[in-house]
Amino acid sequence: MRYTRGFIPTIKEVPKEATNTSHVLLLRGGYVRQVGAGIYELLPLGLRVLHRIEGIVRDEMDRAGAQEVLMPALLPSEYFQETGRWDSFGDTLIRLKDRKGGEYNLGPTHEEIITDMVRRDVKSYRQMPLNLYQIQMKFRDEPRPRAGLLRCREFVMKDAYSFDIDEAGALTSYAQMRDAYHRIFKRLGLAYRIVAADSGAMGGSTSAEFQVLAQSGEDAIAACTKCDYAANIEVATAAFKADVAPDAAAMQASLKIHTPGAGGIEDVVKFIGKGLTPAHMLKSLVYTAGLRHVMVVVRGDHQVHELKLARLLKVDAVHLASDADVKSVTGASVGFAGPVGFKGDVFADHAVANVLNAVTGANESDHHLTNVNYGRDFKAELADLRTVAAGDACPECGAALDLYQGIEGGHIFILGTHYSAKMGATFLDEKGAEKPIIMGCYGIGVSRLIAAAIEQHHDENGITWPLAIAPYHVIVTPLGKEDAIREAAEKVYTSLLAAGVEVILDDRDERPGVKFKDADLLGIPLRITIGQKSLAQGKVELKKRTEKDAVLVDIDACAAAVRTLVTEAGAVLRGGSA
RNA sequence: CGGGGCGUAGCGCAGCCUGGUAGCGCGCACGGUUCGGGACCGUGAGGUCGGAGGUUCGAAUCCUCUCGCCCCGACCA
Repeated sequence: MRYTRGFIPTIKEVPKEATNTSHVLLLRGGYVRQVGAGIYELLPLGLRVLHRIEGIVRDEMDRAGAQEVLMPALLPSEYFQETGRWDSFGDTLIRLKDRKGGEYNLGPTHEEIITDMVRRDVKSYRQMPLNLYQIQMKFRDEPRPRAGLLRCREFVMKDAYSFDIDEAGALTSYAQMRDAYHRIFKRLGLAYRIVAADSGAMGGSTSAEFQVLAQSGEDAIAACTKCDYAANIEVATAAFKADVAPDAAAMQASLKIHTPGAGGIEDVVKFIGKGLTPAHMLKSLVYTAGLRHVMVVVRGDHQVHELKLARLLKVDAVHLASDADVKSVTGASVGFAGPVGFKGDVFADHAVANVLNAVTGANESDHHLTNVNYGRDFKAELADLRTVAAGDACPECGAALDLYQGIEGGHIFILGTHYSAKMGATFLDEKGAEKPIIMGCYGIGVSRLIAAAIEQHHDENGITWPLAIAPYHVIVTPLGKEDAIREAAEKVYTSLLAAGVEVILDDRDERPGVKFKDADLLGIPLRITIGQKSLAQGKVELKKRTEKDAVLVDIDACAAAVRTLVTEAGAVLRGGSA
């Protein structure tokens, strides 16, 4: 394409609404424009990148035996009502009415529709396994859209749905999708980790997330520095010593001490001194879960993970009890609660059981107890209740865990019969028995990956696209208006087109600096610069976006050289197949 | 939903406190000089100051309401 014919409105100044890197560069590079909060339009370059990503996803989905379908975005309310999600989805569901007053919603995800599609025509075990996928817009009224393409109200998503006759078949489908996802993320050129995940409200069991590593990620993940263990912080656990309870002989007599005004862990450590560390204290918190209050005990240097607590208590959410409730339940003001003598349910993190002669609140204002030991002085239900921290021991191998930020790029999980049972999607097995179909669901946030890729691939001058998803592979930059330069540029451009690579010719009447700045901002992986000096020797400069220096190449050989680089990177050639 | 910030030319901003006929930089158009990392000089076009109502002789500026956008938090299949 010729730059002068293109619609690539780059901007020098940083748009004020953009705060994170990918958002800034997408706007500055003329890839996207904002239409409303969480609503964007893709300009030609942005759409090309989206198509590149979609192409890789389609290729791998098809290779894994899935077939593409297109589902409606406008859904009659009966579908979501059938599974109860018309209500449970809440305000996130975008609802509308037609002229006759009929109720509809825009699809935030399509389990109901695909299940309906399948239940109409799949009646026999012979018709499975089956895997259908879609790549299309999904709509969610996010409470807070943000960060450009990373969290939108309207976004392109790939969702695949598998249908199997039994658990084993579903696990096979799941494994195939997992393998396909590994190929996809590798081909996209992204650094990622597959992590254990919470299956959330989708009603699933086995599940994993594909997290694209990036500073700006919304998700925290814990990954082992030695083995393959990696998990979303929502489910990550640290190894604990279950059978190394403190030696009873080492336990000392418990004493009540006066600690006026020293409520928090740090206050007590400072007050008592004498080498006391937070790890030798027990933090006791009162939580409200539904109608009841419970006490949760973790080591002083640990944090309670409320989601884990909520799961343990089988409630949607828990929150810290009010000061008044704490007082009425423990008899002491906030900061002096403790498990010893507490009348009520006590839940403690595993690590609590290992602390010898701990210090904790006495359930009496301005007082603490010393030498408190689990088992001897109090009992509690032990569970994994804390947030994993960097340096904790890996539950698989014991090595140190490290914490990363990640952007959820994909999520795969087995749904089981959650939808099929509710919607009567059943089949007859070989014995003629009617059974619900076992389903799985596999999503990739396609438009989000455009931004995720930039979060990972950029420098101070702009984007540095991996070849596989760049809008163009190479940009030809002639310097000067002399006939010889112009003719050489045309010749190179034509030869690149003939070689099947995606090329953009910067034929603008601009000074070199402007062309270089724009080329860097756009992030085109390869640049061929045609200047007077090298051209006199029959050569042009070939430079990688990520490298500082260019190499001189014979003008007649540059197309082949570019083609080789593109092919080696696994990028798709014009009209070619992967 | 709670807290904070911002809406003035295509973009980034000043002007507002202390009312008096709207300005700067970039970009854009034209002319000239330049030409290997966002050139320079000159000329010019472009704004119902987010919207509605109010106060006033007079409102970008003061008051009320409203809409939109951004950030932090809650939330996030």
